[in-house]
Amino acid sequence: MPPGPSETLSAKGRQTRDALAQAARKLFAERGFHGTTLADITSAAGKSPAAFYRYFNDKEDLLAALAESFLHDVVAPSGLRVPLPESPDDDAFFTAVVTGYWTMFKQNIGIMIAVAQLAATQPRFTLVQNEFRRFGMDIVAASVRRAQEQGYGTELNPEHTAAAIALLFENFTTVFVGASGLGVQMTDQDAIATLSRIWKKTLYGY
Amino acid sequence: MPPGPSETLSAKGRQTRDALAQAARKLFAERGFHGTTLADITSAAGKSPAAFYRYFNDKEDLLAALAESFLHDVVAPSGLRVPLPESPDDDAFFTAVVTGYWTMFKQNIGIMIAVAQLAATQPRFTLVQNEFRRFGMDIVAASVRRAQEQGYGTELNPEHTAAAIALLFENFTTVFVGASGLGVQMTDQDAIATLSRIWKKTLYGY
Amino acid sequence: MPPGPSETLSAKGRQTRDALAQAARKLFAERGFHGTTLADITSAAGKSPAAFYRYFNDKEDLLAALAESFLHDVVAPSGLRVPLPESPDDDAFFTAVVTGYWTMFKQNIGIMIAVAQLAATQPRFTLVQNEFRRFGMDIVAASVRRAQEQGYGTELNPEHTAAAIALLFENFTTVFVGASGLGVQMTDQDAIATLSRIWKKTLYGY
Amino acid sequence: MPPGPSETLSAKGRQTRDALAQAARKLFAERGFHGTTLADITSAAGKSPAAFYRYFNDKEDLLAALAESFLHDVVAPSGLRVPLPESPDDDAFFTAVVTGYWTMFKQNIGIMIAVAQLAATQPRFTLVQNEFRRFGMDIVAASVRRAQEQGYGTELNPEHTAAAIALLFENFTTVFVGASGLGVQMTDQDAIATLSRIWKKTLYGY
DNA sequence: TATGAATGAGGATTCATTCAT
DNA sequence: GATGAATGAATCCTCATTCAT
Repeated sequence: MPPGPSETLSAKGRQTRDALAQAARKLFAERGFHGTTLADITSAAGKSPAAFYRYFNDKEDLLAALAESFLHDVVAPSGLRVPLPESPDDDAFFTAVVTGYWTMFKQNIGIMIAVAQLAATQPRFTLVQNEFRRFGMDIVAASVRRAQEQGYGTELNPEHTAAAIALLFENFTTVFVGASGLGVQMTDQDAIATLSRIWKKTLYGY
Repeated sequence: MPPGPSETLSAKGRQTRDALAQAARKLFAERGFHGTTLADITSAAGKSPAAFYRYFNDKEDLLAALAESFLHDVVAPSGLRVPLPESPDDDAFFTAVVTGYWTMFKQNIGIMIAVAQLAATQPRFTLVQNEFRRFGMDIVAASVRRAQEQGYGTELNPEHTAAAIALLFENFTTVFVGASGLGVQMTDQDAIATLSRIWKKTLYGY
Repeated sequence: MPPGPSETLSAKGRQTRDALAQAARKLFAERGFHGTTLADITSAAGKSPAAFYRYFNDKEDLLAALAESFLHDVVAPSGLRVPLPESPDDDAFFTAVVTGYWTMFKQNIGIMIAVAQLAATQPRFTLVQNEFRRFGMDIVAASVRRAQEQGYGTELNPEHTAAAIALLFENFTTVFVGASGLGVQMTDQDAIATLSRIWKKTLYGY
Repeated sequence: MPPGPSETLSAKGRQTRDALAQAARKLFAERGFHGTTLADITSAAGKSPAAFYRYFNDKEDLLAALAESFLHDVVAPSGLRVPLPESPDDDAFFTAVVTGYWTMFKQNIGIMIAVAQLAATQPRFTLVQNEFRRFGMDIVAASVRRAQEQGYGTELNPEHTAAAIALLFENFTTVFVGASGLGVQMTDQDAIATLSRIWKKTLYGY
C-alpha cells in the first residue's frame, strides 16, 4: 500500500511523488481527467509508468489525494480566518474574500475540473465536490445571515443564495482561469470585482 | 455518410434515430460522456451496436448532433422572443426568462454535461459550449444595458456581468436539475426565485 | 439460390446483374478485392445492398462468377483459334497472340487482380488462377515444342519455360494496364513488342 | 511512439520485436496481408495483442518496417556488388545474379506478397513496391546496355526489357517459392536455370 | 424485383495496471 | 527506489449479410 504524503518518504521519494502530483495538476487542468492518461502523467514527470504505483493506488486515488491535500492543507485552514462584513459599506470584506478564493483556486483548477468530471459518475467524488462547495457556501450563508441581522436581504433564503453564489464562483473561476474563457477579456482584477459586486449587491442592494 | 436529422429519413429510421438520441441524452445526464459507452446507448435504445453507425459517425458526432439540434431547434428560437424589463419593478420579466431557461435546460442537461466534459479537450466543443453561453450572455448583457439606460447599475460592466450571471445559471442548473444536488432542498420554484432575485438585485439593487 | 447469368433472368434482372458485375470489375481493378466493400459495389451500381444477394451468394461468389465468365466466354474460346509459329521468322504469330492476350486481359484486369489476392488464402481461387495461367502456358508450351521440332531451343524445358513466359505476361499486364505502372512510359505497342520479343528470342534466339 | 529497429532497444525488447516481425513474415507469406490478423501475429509470436503496439504503430507500419529493413539491409547492399557479364558466354554471371535474387527473395516472399496486396490501394506501398522493382530493373537494364555495347540485342529498349525481366522474376519467385506453384515441378535449380536462360537469350540470343 | 433498415461476428486499438529485474 | 516490458479487459468501429416491406 502506497504511503501517504507525509509518511515514511525519503527525500528522493517525496521528490518523485511531488513531481507526479504536479504533472497531474497541470495536465488535469489542460485536458481534464479522462483526457489525461497515466502515461501522460508519468512521462511529463520524467518517471516510468511503474513508479506511479509506488505512490498511488490508481488514477482515482491520485486525484483523491490531490483533492484531499488541497482541501485540508489549503482550503480548510483559510476558511478559519474569514470574518464577516462589518457594514453594508465593507467593500474590503468582499474583495478580500473573493481575492482569497480566486487565488487559491486559480492554482488548483485542475483538481476542481477533474473532480467535477468524476462527480457525475462516482459518488465518492460527488462528496469531495460537495466539500469544496460547502466551504464557499458556509462563508456566503454566514454573510447572508449577517446582512439579515443588519436588516438587509431579508427576503433571501440563506442556503439557496449561498448555493447560487458558490456555484457562480466555481464556474466563473473554472472558465476564466483557463485564460481562453469565452472570448471575453477578463483580468484577475475584473474577475474579482465582478464577483464581489454581485455578491454584495445580492445582499445589500448596492 | 449518415443522414442529418431532417433529411430523407423514413418513419422507422426516424424512430430509431430518436431512440438513440433519447437514450444518449438520458445516459449522458446520468453518467457523463466518458462514462457512457456506445454499447450502453444502443442497448438502452434496444438496438444493435451497428445500428448506431447508420445515423451517426461516432460518439462525438452524436453529441454534436444533439447539441446542434438543441441549440438551433430549441435555444435559438426561444431567444428571439425575449423582451427587456419594463421597469425596476418588472419582476415578471425576470421570472419568465429564468423559468424559460430552467425548463429548457432541465430537459437537455445531459447535453450540457457532455459538452462541458469535451470542451476541456476538444476545441470543437469549446465552440459549442460558447454558443450556449453566448445565448444567456446576450440576454443578460441586454438587460444590464437596459438597466443602465434607466439609471441603474451604472457601475456594472455589461459583458463581465453577463458572463457571471450566465455561468451562474449554467452551473446552478447543472447541479440542481440532477436532483441530488448538494444536499440542499431546492424545488423548481426555489431555483427560479433564487436566480431571478440575484439577477435582478445585481441590476437594480432590490 | 441466385440464378446463373444465363438462366431465368428477366430483362430488368439481367440489367441489374450486369450493372453489379461491371461495377465490381471496375472497383476490383482500382482497389483490389479486399479494398472494395459490397457497399462500394452496390452503390456504384446504383442498387441497394440487398439487391446483390438476388444475383450472387456472396462477395466471393461474385468474383467466381466474373472469373468463370471471363474464362469460359472470353479466354477459352480465343484459345481454340491459336495457331503455331510457321517458322523462326513468323513475327506475325507472336505479335498476334500477344496482342490478343493484351487486349483480352486489359479489359478484365480487375478480375485477375482480385483472383490473385484471394489465391493466396483460398484454394478455390488458386485453382481459378491456375486455369488462367494454364491457358497461357499451354500456348507457350506448344510454341516451345514447335520450335524444338524445328531444331531450336532444344535446351528448354517446355513446361518451365511456359510457366515463366506466362507469369511474365501476367505480371506485365497487371502492372502496365494500370497506367501508373512503375514510372516507365509504355504504350500498348511498346508492351506488345517487348513481350513478343522476349518470347520469340527465348525460343529462336533472334 | 514505437522505436525503430536499431534504436534504443534492450535485448529483451529486440527479441520480442524480432519474434513479431518473424511471425508476420511467415504469416504474410501463408495468408497474405488481409488474411492475417494482428491476433494471428501476436499469438504466433507468443505475445499479447498489446505488446505489438510497443514496437509498431499498426499493421501497415509493421509491413513498412519489414519492407524497409529488407530493402535497406538486404537488397540494397547486395546490389552494390553486382558486376556485368564479361561476354556472351558468361553464364556464370547470369546464374550468380539469379541465384542471389532467388535466395534473397525466397526468405522474404511474405513481405513481397503483402506489399503487392497493399500497393493496389495505398500509394505509400506502391512506392515501396517500385523500389523493389527498381532494384531488379537497374541490374537488368545495365546488362542490356552492356550487351548492346558488345553488339547484341540492339533492337531492345533497355527500360522496357528491364521492366519485363524484373516483373518476370518477381512473379516467378512469388509463385514458385510458395512450393505449391501451379502444379509444375520446379526445384530451385530449375527455377534459377529457367530465369537465367530467358534473361540471357533475350540479350544474346543463345 | 427491389429496398431501407438492422444485425452479429470480428478486428484494431487503447490504457490502466503488473511483473521481472 | 526505479524501470522497461508485458498484459487483459475493454471500447470503438466495420462490413458482409439478412429481414420486413
